[in-house]
Amino acid sequence: MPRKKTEAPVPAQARTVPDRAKTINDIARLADVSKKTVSRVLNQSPLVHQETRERVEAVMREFNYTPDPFARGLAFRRSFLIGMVYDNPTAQYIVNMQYGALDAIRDSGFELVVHPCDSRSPGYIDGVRRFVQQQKLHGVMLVPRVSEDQALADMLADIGCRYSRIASVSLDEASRMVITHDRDGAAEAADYLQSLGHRDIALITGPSSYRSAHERTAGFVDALAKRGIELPSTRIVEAGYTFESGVAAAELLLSGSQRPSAIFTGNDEMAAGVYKVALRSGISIPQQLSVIGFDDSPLASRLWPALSSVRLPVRDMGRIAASMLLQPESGAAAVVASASVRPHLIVRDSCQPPAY
Amino acid sequence: MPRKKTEAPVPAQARTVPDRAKTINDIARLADVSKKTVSRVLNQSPLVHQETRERVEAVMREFNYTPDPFARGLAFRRSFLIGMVYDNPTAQYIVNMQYGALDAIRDSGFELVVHPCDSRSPGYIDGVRRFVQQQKLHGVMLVPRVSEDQALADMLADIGCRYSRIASVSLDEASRMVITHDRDGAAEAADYLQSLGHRDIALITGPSSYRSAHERTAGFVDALAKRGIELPSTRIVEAGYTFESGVAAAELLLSGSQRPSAIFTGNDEMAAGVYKVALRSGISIPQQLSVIGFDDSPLASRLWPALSSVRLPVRDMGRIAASMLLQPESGAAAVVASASVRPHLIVRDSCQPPAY
DNA sequence: CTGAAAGCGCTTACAG
DNA sequence: CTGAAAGCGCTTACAG
Repeated sequence: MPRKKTEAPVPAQARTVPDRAKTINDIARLADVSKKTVSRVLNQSPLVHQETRERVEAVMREFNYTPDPFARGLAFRRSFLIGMVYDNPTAQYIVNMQYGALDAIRDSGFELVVHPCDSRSPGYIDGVRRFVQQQKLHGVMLVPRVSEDQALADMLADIGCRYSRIASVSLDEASRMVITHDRDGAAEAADYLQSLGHRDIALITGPSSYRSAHERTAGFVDALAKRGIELPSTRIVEAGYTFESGVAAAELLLSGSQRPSAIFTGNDEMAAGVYKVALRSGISIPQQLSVIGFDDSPLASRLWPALSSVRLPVRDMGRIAASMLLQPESGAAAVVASASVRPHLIVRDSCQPPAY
Repeated sequence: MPRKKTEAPVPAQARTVPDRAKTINDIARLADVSKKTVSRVLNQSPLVHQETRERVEAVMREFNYTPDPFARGLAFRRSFLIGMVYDNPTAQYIVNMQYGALDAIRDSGFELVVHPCDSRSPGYIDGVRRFVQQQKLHGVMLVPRVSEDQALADMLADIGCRYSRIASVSLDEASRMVITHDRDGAAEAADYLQSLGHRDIALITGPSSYRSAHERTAGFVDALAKRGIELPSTRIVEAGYTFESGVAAAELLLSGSQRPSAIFTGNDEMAAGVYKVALRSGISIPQQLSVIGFDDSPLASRLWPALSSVRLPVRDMGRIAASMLLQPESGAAAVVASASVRPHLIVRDSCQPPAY
C-alpha cells in the first residue's frame, strides 16, 4: 500500500497550524482507506476487516476525531438530539429527570434538548410536532403528565418518532414504558400508618384526572382495606396537588370535632399545606397528627418536624427512559430495568402511634 | 417570467402525496427565483428587491417552510443551539432560568441544550469546550456559580464562542453581563429590619468563595451601618448555603443567653434551618425572632409562618441572558434591560417588631 | 439586486 | 470486504 512515509518531517509548529477539526476525509487519507470505510467504522458496520477497523480506530483516537453532527444529521435525516417534553411538575422533579437523562447519554454523542409545554393550551401537540420535526429528534422522553396524553403519543407514532413514556401505570408497549408503580408506594404508606396503630386515617388526593393521583389513591385505599380499615368518603378529599389546595383540604379535615389521627397526601406540596393548618391551629405533629407525603421533595426534609414521604427514584426513571431511546433493540434489558423502578417510604419524624 | 400557470389542475389528494418537507429548491422554483435569493431572504440580506422578498416570503408562508437546521449548521459551521451551563444551584432556580431562556428563543428557530456540570471536577472546562465545539453552539449562558469562573470565560473567548454571564456583580464587558445586584436586595432586607425596630441582628452568610454570598453580606452590613447599626463579628456566621449548614449556624446563634431579635440568611435553604432550630427550641417566629431569607424559593411560602424573602427575577435574568446571545448587535438594549434586573423583598409573615 | 458553481462533512444506493 | 459517485439542504465566494 502506498503509504507516504518518505516525506520530509514537518516541524511540530507547522503541523499544528491547520487547527481545523479533522474530517472524515482526513481520517480516510491518514488510515489509507476510503471515506466510506471510515463511515462504516463510525456506524459499526460488520462489513469491515478487523485489521482495517483497528487501523482506522487508531487514527481516530490519535486525532481525537468525532464526526460532525450536522453533516450526519443532514445525511441521515435525523439528529443526535434527545428531547424531553414535560408539562408543569415541580422543579426538583424536572431537574432530577434531566440529570438522569444526561447520565444515560453521557459520552454517547447525544445531547439533551428541553421542551416544557402547556398541555392545556390547544396547540401544544402541534408545538411538540414542530419541535420534533424541525430538530429531527432522535427520540423524545414523555414525562408525566404529558406522558399520559394518548393523543400526543399517537401523533409521535404517526410521524415515526420514537418515544418513551414515564407513567405510574402501563399505557403503551413495554419497550416504551417506564412504570413507576406509584400504587406500591402509597400502599407502603398505608401499611406503615396501620402498623403504628392508626385507624382513623384521612387522605388528600391529587386531581382525579391525573393518573398518578388515581394510582396513589387506589394503592392507599386498597392496602388499608386489606388490613381491615375502610376509609369513609368523608375522610377522602380531592385537592389539586398544590400547596394552597392542600391548605383548603386540611382545613376541611382538621376543623371538625372528630379529627383523623393521620393524613396521607398525594404529594409533599399538599403535606406542607397540612403542616400549615396544623401549626396554625396548635395541632402538634406527630403527637396529635401523623402526616405522610409523596415525592420526597426537598421540602420534606426542610419542614419541621421532617416529613416522612414516599420517594420515587426520579433520576433512575430519567436514565432508563433516555436509554430506551438510545437502544431500542435492547428492549428486554430496559424492561427489566424498568421493573426495578419502585417507590419506597422514607421514614422521618412526622409519624408516631396515635394518642388515645 | 415563465410561470407555469397553465398546467392541468392536480387533484388535491395527489398533490399532498409528496409529503416531504419543502426545501430551499422547492421554494425557489415556486417563487421563480434562484435558491440563492431564497437564502438571502432567509438571512435577511438587504440585497433583495422588496417585491421579490415579498413573493418569496409568501411562498414560504404558504408551504410552512422552515430551513433545515442541519443543512444550515453544516454550511454555516455553527448551529442554532443555545447552551445553558450550570453547576449546582437549586432546582427551582435552574428551571426558572430555563423558562426564561425559552421565552427568549421562542419562535426564533433556536433550541436550548442543557449542560449541568461539576465545577469542582478538574476536567469540567474541557467538558464544556467539547460540548460547545461538538455541537457548534451559537452561544452559551453561564449561570452562577460557573459564571464566576474566569478560566471558563477565557476558554470560551479563546475558542470564539459567544457567551453571557449572570452574576451578582460585573465581571466582564457590559454586553455579556446580566448583573443581579444582590447587594441591593440584601440592603432592602436590612432597611426593613431596622425600620421594624430591630437593633440586635444576626447574619448567616453563604460560603465566602461565592460572589453572591460576598455581595449579599456586604449589602446587608453596609446598609445597617448606614443606619447606625454595627454588626459585631459574633453576629455573623458563615455557612454553606445548605439547609444543614443553616441548622448548625442557627444553633450557634440561638443557643446563647443573648439571642438576636432577627436573623437574615444568605438564602432560603439556610432560613429553613433557622426555622427548624427555632421551632425545636420553642422560639416562636416572628414573636420572638424575625427571619428573612434570600431567593424567594417555593420553600419560602410553604414554611409556617411564611418566610419573607428577597426575590431575584430569575426568569427575567434567563430571558435577558439568552437574548444577549441572539442579538449581540443590540447590546445597548440588553444592557438597559439588564439594568432593570433588580431584587426586591417579598414581605410575608416572618418578621415583626422585636419584643422588649 | 440576482444567479451558477462549488463546497460544508457526512451518508445512501450501486458496483465490484 | 471495499470504493467512486451522487446527494442531503443549505451557504460562501465569485461573477455579472
